[in-house]
Amino acid sequence: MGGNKPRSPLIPPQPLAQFKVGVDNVIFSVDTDQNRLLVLLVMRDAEPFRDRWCLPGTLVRQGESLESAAYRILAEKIRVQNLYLEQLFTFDPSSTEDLRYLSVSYFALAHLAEAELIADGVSGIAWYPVNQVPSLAFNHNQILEYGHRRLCNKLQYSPVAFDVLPELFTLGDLYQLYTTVLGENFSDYSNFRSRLLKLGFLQETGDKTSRGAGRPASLYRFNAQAFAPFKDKPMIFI
Amino acid sequence: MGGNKPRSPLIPPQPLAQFKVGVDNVIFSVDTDQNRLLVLLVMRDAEPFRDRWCLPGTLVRQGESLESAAYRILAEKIRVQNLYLEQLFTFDPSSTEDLRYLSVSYFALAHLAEAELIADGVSGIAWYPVNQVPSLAFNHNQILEYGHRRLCNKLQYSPVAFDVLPELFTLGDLYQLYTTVLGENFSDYSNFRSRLLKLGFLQETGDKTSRGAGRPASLYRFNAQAFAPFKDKPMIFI
DNA sequence: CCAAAAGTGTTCCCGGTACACCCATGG
DNA sequence: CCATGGGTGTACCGGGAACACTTTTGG
Repeated sequence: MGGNKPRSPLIPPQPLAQFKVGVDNVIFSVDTDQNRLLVLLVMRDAEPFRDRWCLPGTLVRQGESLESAAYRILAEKIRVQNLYLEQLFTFDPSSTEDLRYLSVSYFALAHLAEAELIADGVSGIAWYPVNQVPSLAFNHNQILEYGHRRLCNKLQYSPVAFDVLPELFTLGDLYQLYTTVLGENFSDYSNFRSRLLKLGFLQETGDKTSRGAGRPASLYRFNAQAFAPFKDKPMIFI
Repeated sequence: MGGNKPRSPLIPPQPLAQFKVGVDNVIFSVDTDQNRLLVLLVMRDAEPFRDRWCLPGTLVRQGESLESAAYRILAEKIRVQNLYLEQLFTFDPSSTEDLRYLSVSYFALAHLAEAELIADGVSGIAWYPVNQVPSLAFNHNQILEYGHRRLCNKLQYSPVAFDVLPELFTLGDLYQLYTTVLGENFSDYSNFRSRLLKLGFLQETGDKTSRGAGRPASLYRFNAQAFAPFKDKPMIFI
């Protein structure tokens, strides 16, 4: 009483929470044939939520970074060459129990044609059209929804598309990727075309490709150097 | 040999990492007098990094959500009425040790005039102009940088400003907030003005305020209903 | 009456939109 | 020669940028 009150004790008065951390991936892909946006789902083979679909996820192991864990689970499910991966959000589902789980979600975009599914024979794995996904385990519908919004935004102001297209691509390929994700009428093809070409970071290779009927299309290559000035600037493809 | 290989064991073969989780806040504020963007820093009074400035942070306690922890540390440092808070990013600084820490960062924007600093008498606490911050503890310079970018973007396509302005404000107040954060020449005042008014979600109250010399300014109120149609659409104030 | 701040209006120009139209290929 | 997809050009329109100008206060 009247003395100095103890301050900044070394041990905090409240017990700290212990966490296990999970990583959940929202992996998108584009079905260019049927013009659909797909998301990779796996079937749970353990409780809770046994036999429900969910996003591919894993718990983070000792000596493994969050991002490594994201890549690990990804590599267990599909083989891809081209990929874009970024952290989405950290969810905090259960805040009452003693041992808590945190879910750090990642968002990825993969090129379907080059993504080979790895069936492990036990649990199911499948590409689902995003507008037909069933009710998922945990809060995975929420995570998916979140990832979908992010994808739509990213496409408009950042060059993610080129991380997922093959080295050489036609403007038609690019346009189709955009329409499948953003909807049919996001822009006229010819306008999309001229806008992008004017920006000047698409390098014409001179080669052409012929796919069935129709005039052969020029093959382009993304030029990262030429894109550099646009980095972090508010740029809109739309 | 030749038998089925064991699959999906209930206990994963690799030991899982155990985490403690910290929350670090990047709290911005606008000094309208001197036209500076400020960030809240506190002085560390424990190892490591004793006597270095850092972002206000805390470890998450049992029974406390991530967001609660963010609000708690915030409430320990300042008293605010108006505030905007959102999750920034989850950093994974040390991936080698046995007991690992995760840092979930939050980003906040507070109204300076209404934000009263709480000096606890022990450690320092201060608003620093963002372009004059010293070298901080941990990776906090990186987090700050990240938060700063987010702030600049958010201002341009979302109505965060109104979460941080008082109920009634003048267009000058709003303009000043934007110029301080985005730089002096982000837009002409009169253009900023007409663009915003045309959008229609600023309600003129009819009242006016007179601050020193000059013509009195009309007081406006943000109308959330009228803003609703712009939600999630690519809107640009610039 | 002058400085300072709020508010209005006008002009110019770039860039997006909506088309119509030409080109090259397979069948 | 026609369907199919690639590629080019043009005319219109809205909105942003820059800037001049008016209005209302305090000193």
